[in-house]
Amino acid sequence: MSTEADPVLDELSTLVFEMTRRLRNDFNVSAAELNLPPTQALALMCLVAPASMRELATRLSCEPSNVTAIVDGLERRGLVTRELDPSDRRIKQVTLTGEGKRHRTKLGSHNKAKVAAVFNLSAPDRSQLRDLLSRALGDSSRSTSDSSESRPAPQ
Amino acid sequence: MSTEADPVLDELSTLVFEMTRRLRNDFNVSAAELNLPPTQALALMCLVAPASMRELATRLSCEPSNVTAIVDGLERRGLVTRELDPSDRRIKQVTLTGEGKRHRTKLGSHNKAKVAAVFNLSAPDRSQLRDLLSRALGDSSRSTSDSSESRPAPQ
DNA sequence: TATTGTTATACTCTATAACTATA
DNA sequence: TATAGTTATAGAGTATAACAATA
Repeated sequence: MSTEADPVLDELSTLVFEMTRRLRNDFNVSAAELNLPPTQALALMCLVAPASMRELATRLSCEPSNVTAIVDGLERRGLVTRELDPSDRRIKQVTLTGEGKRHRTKLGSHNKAKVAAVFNLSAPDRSQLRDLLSRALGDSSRSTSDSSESRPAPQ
Repeated sequence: MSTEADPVLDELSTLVFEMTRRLRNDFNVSAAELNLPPTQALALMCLVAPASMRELATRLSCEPSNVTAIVDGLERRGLVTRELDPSDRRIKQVTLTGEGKRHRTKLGSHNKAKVAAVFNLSAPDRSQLRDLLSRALGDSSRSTSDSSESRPAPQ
């Protein structure tokens, strides 16, 4: 699906998409190994520190309305608790249980080897790759961060 | 959502995910500028050369059943034609019309500047980034390419 | 009046299974 | 019988809008 000029840009896009495809697929496999749906596994990884429902939505980059079902699932599995904040009883603090922490650690270690395999490079090369990616993204100071992405009607 | 050890791997994952997020969002914006839904725009880019429905499904990495609606949309917009292959009348050849070619070119050029902004590096740095990514992926010779990704029931 | 969380709902994307028409 | 394309359908993911409880 290349356009025409600047083949390097096309290659870069393809390579980055392919990396993401592998990383996401590997993560989903790791999640399945713990019998967790991807979204719940993702939320688990976001809960290093406790968070309100809204804060968790921010960490997951999704709407707060969607967090309810995700946390429902984690709660049913006994991996998190939902506790009312005494100082503001509108807020629910979502916190990992002991079992939740164990699951989170397992998920992380299950996935680590797979991530290392995707970035199959020497330590210096990995650092250089990180620096290049970081510079590319960091220096771009773009406004595209907002995802106000108008969709046309599917004709 | 970092685990614990090897912070470079965590950073690499984060950076790659962020790049993909921007690339995809930019592409969708480019598609919207031409009043095209993302999937139709993606199919348009895949049709440099004509393809059967099944071949197009392969290029899009999706099931053939989903291609029908995508090509329906492109056909309604007058961007592609569906023609029976005379030598095997089961097969339908999907081909860009003149307008389809113009749309495809426009889409590519609309998106090119955005891609360049995401990979905001000098030409040598871009080449080096491509080499590193390519080596990381290419040398990994992994079996993860199959996406037989078992999903647990969402409890 | 504003905010947190929830519910109901809708839309996109993608997968599976059953069907048809050709081979 | 096998294959190309289609249809119907279902599920995951994510978005918006309306609502109750609390501030």
